[in-house]
Amino acid sequence: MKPIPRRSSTLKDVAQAAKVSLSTASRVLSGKAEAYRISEVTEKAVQSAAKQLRYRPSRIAQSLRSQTTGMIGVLLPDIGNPFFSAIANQVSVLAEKHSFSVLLACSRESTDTETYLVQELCSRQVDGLIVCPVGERADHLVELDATGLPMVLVDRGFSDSGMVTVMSENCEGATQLTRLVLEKGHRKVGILQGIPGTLLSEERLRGIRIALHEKRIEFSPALVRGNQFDEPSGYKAAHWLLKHHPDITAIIALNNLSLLGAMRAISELGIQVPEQLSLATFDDIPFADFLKTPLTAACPDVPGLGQTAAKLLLEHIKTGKQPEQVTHRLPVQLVVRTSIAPAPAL
Amino acid sequence: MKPIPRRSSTLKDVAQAAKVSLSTASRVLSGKAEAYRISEVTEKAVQSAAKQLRYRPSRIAQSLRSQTTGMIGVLLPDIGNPFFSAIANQVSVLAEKHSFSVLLACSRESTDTETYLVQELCSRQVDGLIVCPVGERADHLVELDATGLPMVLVDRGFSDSGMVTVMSENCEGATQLTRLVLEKGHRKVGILQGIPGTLLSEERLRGIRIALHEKRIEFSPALVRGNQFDEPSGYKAAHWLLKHHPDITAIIALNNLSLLGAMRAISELGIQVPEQLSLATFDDIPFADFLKTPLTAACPDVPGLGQTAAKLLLEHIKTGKQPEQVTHRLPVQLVVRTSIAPAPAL
DNA sequence: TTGAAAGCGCTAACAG
DNA sequence: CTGTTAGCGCTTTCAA
Repeated sequence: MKPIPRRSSTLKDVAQAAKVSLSTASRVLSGKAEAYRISEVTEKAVQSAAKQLRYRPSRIAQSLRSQTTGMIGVLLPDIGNPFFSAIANQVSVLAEKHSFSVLLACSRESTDTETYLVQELCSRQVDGLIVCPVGERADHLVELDATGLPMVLVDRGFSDSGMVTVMSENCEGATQLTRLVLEKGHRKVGILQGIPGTLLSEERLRGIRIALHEKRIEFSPALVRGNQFDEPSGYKAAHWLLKHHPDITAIIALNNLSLLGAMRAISELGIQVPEQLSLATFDDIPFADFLKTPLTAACPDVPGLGQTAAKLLLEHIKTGKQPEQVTHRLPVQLVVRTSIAPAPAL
Repeated sequence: MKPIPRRSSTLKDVAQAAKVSLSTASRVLSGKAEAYRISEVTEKAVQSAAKQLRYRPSRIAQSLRSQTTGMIGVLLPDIGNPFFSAIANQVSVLAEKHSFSVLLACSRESTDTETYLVQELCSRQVDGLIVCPVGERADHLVELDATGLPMVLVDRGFSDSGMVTVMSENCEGATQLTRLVLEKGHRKVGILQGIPGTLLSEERLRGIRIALHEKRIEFSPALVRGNQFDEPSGYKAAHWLLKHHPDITAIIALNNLSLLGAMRAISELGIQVPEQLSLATFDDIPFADFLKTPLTAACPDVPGLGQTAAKLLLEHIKTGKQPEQVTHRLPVQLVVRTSIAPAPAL
């Protein structure tokens, strides 16, 4: 039994085995036998030689030749976060369905890493790019977009960048979520945000302001804490809020990881939810229904975000035309559970 | 303002701009100026031309030339599952650190898809492969392994396949977890498994048997239900168990999705955990501490699995030598919470 | 109906 | 110190 050769056979091998020229072999194996009216015998010969030799075309060579790789780049801040992995999942499945492969990269919420990885993906010549930008800087993406490379931003974006973007209806979602809180009589509510100044944060904050305004409650920037889309940020922010503003009766978290951090802080402080403190949040989590206090949440349509982004990108790649509509908004679903209780009398 | 050209400039462009030959440009830009003792002026000229033209080498061309792509394939059953996305995350971060990119693929728990995607990844010439096999068939992987392509299996594996595998100490973990249950007096416990016959399932089942044996309790195959690593499987299995064996006082879930399904079923039936039914499970979940009934669980070292797999693979790729140790076992951490209560008297 | 040859962008062996 | 050239595996004119 001879060892299976490491390198797969090439078109040349097949051509030789079938005693035809490279071009003929190529034509047969790329399904153009018909078009070139290749005789049935030669076709068969090539086919069987290919099977015999377990020939697989080298997509590298094909890519070099065709200047298209059949790969799309997916650049996300944190694949460990179920929110993003759900997006990656959708994109991956849809991509596969259209015979594209996914080149995955993780910016770890760092703009520098993001900038670097975008370069990397480009030099690998992805046919298109889906990115959820960290959010502090847009120039490297805008510039790339200007080159005409199909690209779509997902979940986070930039205002007036002109780039195709798929986002949730953050403002509306925040307004509705906040209304739920205010209707229960809460007047002083702490807010846990991610990276300040990002469009995502700004939109959600704006939504909150709208709801506050409806109730003639003044918006207090001092009650907005947090500087990252991660757990430590939420943890510290919650601790700070509960220490310096012990009279807040509710907390709204603007993302799932901030919430997780907050819950740790709250639990450490022995505060009861929702009796002593009401909680409302963005993003859903798998076991939400089974929490001690099931969370009332504004849930982005995560599969929708991934699918829409993938669909728009693949469309752009295939047609060569950027989608007409630049900003796509997906509704946020309000899931009412029990983490918001009437504000306790102080 | 002229439009930014779509296609990035090539080495040829740079060489022409710098008025040097292709090879000189190549040497400078691949950091071999020193080795070739290239004069400082030419070096500078090339550098500046490259910067001017925003030259990025085409990794496609480099790949074709060098027969190595700097990509590793990561083939997972379900990226949406936090367990796998955590693995993908670790691999991605470690890969990036070693200047490798990750080509991600999702088999969706289908052996056929898996087989197809393995081919796909190979024709893209990944330098190595990390796969968590669906588990029903090994031949396509064994065969590939035999070609010498660096490959490591993670979390799930095959017995005696000879392939490098990184797994949890499933048997020990299961034994310990089961002991916890039995010590509380439970005698009839239902088991929720994933795909039957897979090494992962078998090992965990074996661990359970060991613990049962210690207590002289007979193992009853009728109490083992479930046929997939997904939520519906757990849901149906739990329903079936609770209907046909209403006298079970505890359930052990062999994976996180089965557990989630079971919890839905249990909740629908209005059964109280842990008063009426104790629950123990494999895999941890992010909000585990905040569940109504925090779950006692045997937790695989997920980051460890990802990192070890990546480390072994990169090692193999760089040295060209398969790691000496074939099977790597990572300890499972028992996290005791409150979901196991004394068995109720019947 | 088939073949020869050019070339995608890059590197390295060889030659000065 | 620098340039010429061949070739990685493939597709596609162009020519027969």
